[in-house]
Amino acid sequence: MPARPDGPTPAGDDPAAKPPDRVTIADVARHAGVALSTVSYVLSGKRVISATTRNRVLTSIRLLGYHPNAGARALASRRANVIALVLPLRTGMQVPVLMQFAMAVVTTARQFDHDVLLVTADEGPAGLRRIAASALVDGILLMDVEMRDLRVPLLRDLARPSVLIGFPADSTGLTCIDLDFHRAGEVCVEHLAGLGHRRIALLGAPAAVYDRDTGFAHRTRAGVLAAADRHGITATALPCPEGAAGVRALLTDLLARQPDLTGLVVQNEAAVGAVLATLPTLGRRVPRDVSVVAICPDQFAEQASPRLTSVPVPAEEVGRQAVSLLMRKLVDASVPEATMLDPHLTVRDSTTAAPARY
Amino acid sequence: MPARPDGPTPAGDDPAAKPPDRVTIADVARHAGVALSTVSYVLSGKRVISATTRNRVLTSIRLLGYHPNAGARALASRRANVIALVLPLRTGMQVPVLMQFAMAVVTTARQFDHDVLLVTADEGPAGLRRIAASALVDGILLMDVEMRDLRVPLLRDLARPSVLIGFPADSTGLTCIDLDFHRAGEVCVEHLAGLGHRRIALLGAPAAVYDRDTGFAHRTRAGVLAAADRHGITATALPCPEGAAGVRALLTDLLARQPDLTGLVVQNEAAVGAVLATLPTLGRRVPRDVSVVAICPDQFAEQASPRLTSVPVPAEEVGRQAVSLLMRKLVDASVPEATMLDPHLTVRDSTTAAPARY
DNA sequence: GGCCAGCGTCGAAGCGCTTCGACACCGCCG
DNA sequence: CGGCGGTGTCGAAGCGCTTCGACGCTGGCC
Repeated sequence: MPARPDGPTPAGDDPAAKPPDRVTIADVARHAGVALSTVSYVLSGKRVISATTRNRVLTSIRLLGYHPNAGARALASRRANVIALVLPLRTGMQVPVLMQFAMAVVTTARQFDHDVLLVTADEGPAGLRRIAASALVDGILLMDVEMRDLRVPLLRDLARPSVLIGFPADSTGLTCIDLDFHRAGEVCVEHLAGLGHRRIALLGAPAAVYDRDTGFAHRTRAGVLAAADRHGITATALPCPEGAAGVRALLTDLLARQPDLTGLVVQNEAAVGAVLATLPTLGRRVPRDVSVVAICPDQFAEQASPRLTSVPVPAEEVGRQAVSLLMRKLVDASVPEATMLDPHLTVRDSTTAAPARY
Repeated sequence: MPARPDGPTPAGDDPAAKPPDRVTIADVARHAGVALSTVSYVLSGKRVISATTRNRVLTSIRLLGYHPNAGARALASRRANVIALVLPLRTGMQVPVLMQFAMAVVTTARQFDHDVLLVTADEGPAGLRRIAASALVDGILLMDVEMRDLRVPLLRDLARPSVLIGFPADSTGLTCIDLDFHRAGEVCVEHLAGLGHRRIALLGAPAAVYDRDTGFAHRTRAGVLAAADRHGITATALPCPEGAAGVRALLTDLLARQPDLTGLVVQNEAAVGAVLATLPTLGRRVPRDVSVVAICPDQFAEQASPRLTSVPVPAEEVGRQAVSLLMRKLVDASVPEATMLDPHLTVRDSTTAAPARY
């Protein structure tokens, strides 16, 4: 055969010469001297292939640098091996946690041989419907779920498995996972109560978050108030602005009204730094005069000064488990409807025994 | 015909009854009474279809709730309509900016009818190769590019268009975009110099970032030093730790050594709050005694107290433009190799004229 | 020694879509 | 009044893969 590559059957025996993304399963089969389907079965393991044949095929795959075409695979197998991660578009909220979470999702998904499609909520329900109906993804992970979330009813009849991070008002028929924020609120209060504090306050998320009926904010508040009640101590729950100026105003007012306040639970990453910076300027040392417990990422708590006693939001753990749940649903396994992660309080330098009563 | 749906040709005239993700283009064609290919052309607009036919087809599509199957489309058209967004796995670095950026990318991509696959760097070059070779994505967006990035040479011969956020040491043959950090450094210094400051310092990224040879950190430093030189003022460039304690130590030491320091350029979101909080405790009011310019997101600058004069990193703009560049490359248009966005300094309350010399 | 049961492999039929060439039909010009 | 160039639609051939039924072969058993 002359060296003309444009004959009817070029026979392409020069792997390095052709574009690497044009190697098909047929090339591999030919190279290994087996049928096309045999290569497929080697790859999927859905039928037993003798070790000899398998090795021959695997060698050819490596030699040719074969990667299965995702589209073709999805079409034939009806599985895209992709899951959707739906993030809220809103900014300014717990961004580092979000990121940590997203990373955990991607990493875990890869362990299950899946990729992650990033979807923002701004397309709304229509976007979800599109993603699902087009078979772009096999399953859906929904973050930042609100109490009455527009997307939730849709999800119910979407015919694609999904897992929610956070709990909507009605979670029946859904799979949800989150930190147990009610318990988290309780844990914070119990810690403070145990240290002898009798009057505390919760500085929560910005008011807008409560107005939006975001579950975790309400649940934490409920937990704080319930535990305070149980322990017979006084607790005030307040939304908390994010800017340093807002925090200062809020604290000034709060301490003027309740001078014997000695404990603070802060659930607002963007404000906690300002809280720590402001308290001393109002004549309250942390932790000598006022103890502060934060619900925030560990990283944050470690870097603050003083280092914060905190209940971390286990973003990585939630991400991992959420993906695992979704994967189980993909293979049709039944999974629990609700998964609540137990909060764990880490004691650091921002809390101590309440000052002696006066 | 009796009401038995299990005949050989059920004729499926009951759209609400069948699973929504099983409507195919054939169903639409049948329902509209046209050929399958006509439906395709209506959807793609690649051939002229009469208004009458088009409307009939579009009506059927709406009625049946048809969504094209992504896998089949990708297979036949050799375009997945998905781009990869490769994020660094490292945490703790400029996380909010990253997020803002990612959001802009997703939103912009959607405007071009593309979706975004989230890829973390932890799979390394092999991951990139897999994504590209499997035709899962049409193009690649690479973030947080380092000076000598392992993934860059790979990208060069990957046969898929890509756009880098940030500049590697050698950017020939690639498409890169970023804020002009050199110029940003200059702009900060020029502002301070114009206010009469004669001795300033740059508190940069954490030392680890410099060690990693991250371009933007080095470029900013170079810009600061060059402009200082040009204006005949003294500038010290220091890496800056992220924790409040580290910042305090650094500032204490710095001010002890250079008591006549009156200007600070801070390029470290995680430290800037601590800087503002610490300076007053060291007897320096901001801006009366020390002026502070930050390179950080606007949102951040607005919330600080005092509000920060800053050069924002235009994450949204970078994201938008990066996607646009990639889209142009996808349709084979030629694009500039390097795009440098002009920095803009916003004057707020943290800078003022240098105190009278003594 | 002949038969049956696996085991391992193969061939072919789609999966749902795009796209190319073909081809009716229409009005117009010569 | 016949031929001609558009215009709008259709049919069919894949895209690369999975998967199902078929089938040859080897070995154990009666």
